[in-house]
Amino acid sequence: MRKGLPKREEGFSSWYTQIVNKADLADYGPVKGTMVIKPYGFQLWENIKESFDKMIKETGHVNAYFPLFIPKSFLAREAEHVEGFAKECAIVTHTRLKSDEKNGVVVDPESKLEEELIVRPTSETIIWSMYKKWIQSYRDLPILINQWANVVRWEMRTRLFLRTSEFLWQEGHTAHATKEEAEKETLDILGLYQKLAEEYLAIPVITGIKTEAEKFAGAERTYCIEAMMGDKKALQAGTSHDLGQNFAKAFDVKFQTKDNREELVWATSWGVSTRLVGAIILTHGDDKGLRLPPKIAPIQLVIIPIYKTIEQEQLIKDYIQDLVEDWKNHEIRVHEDWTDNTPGFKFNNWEMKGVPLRLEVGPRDIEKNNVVLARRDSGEKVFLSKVEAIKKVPELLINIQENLFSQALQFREKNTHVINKYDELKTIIKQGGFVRCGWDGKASTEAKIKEETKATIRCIPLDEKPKDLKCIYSTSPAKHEVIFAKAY
RNA sequence: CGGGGUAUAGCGUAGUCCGGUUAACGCGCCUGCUUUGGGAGCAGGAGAUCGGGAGUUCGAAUCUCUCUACCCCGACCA
Repeated sequence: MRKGLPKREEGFSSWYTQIVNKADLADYGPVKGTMVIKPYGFQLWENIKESFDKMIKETGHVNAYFPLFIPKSFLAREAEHVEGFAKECAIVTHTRLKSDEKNGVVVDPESKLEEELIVRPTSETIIWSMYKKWIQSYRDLPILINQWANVVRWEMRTRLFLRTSEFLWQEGHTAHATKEEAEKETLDILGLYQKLAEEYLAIPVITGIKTEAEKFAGAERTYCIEAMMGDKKALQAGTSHDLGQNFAKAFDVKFQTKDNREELVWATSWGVSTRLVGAIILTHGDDKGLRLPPKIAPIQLVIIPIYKTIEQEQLIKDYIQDLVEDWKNHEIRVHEDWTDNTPGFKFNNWEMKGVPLRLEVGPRDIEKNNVVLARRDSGEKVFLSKVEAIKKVPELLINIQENLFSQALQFREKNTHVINKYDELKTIIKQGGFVRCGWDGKASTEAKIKEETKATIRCIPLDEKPKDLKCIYSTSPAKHEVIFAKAY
């Protein structure tokens, strides 16, 4: 029996939307493209956030907060940057409303701003305007600042978590004395993103570099982590940019070197967003709903008591008390479901919400001094004693974390094809999957393939081996080995 | 911005073409009893100025005009 949720093959898109809804992750906001992140979904985000926050602090970064509003003129300082974001900015033009007999409330025309404000789509410009004030000497470098914030990008088509008009993210903005140091920072962060995705979210990623056409507006080089979703499409899960001296030039940020020379500062910026929540759903979800990696699951173990009478209810409460206490002492996130829904309802409900482990306890188990433990990833159910259960739960959580990762990795490997014929590329892209092949490095080739197949170069993987390869389109010697796929 | 569509209870819909009593159904919600090891059953109940405004008419969810919002397809995108 399955209620509501369509199977993934029946319609991946509506499957996704319904999981978000039925697992209580988020709801649509009243303004087009906006999203309310509900408590369960927000806890998930908070767990991701805490994991990554710890990583960046351990590597010497600090958090700060910069304003939401950016003077319009700031955005224009860096030519490529404004080009990239101009079409998706929310603009503040007035500061007051006034009541109006006909229309209720209207904008007060007298409150028009001298200079309009942009609601940040990203914070490079405002941050570099501040860095100009803060940097004079090589002694002021490096600056390793991160901020957790919301940004607004007025997208045409939105999808919960994957693309919303407003989203939450972290954006790191660092300033360095040398090109080498900035490049190292960019790659170090890419490493952290890979670690976050693979070790915490159980999502295997390909690390690589974006082509000219796909790179961040204003960057010299954009590195990224790319993941394969359950429908074999690619999702960009995080980006780390080497900004060169572009923003230093735009905001005139110079420093004096040890030997008294004046030089422009080198910059990086990097971000991951609430899109990661979407990536988790799309990577691990199945026909029963969400499957959450234990490390970031808001609830790791849910207890379903099964009883008919008040006496039995009390009996179960007493029976599981020491178990729960023990797990809580070991920092396992346990939830007991004492609502008056039927057990069957609860099983389905918590499976929808992706809780990694479920414990069932009823009179039958108490009689035999047992409990029933069921894992969400495999559906496997085991009967064990209380003592065994105490030991087994932490082990299983580790096991589930690993299993989700290896399942996703296997899926990606199975659907990644190393080929050298353009016809094959067309077929594979149509069916879904990653194509790994040679590319002559020409933007025109990239554009042609995109036009003909809708596939884009997701990245040039860091472990590319372009030697002896030929371009899949032009058959001339390949400049790079690349990953082609359809993207979200 | 181009093309198409929708608006009726918390959600999903029927009714609109061809105007006519108290606006119907499913889910959800509330109350009670019986249930509870894979989405419980029965009984009772609450909940809608039919997106806003104007018009036609004895009479409008239904016809006309107008405004607004949202959805789908395209171009654009973390």
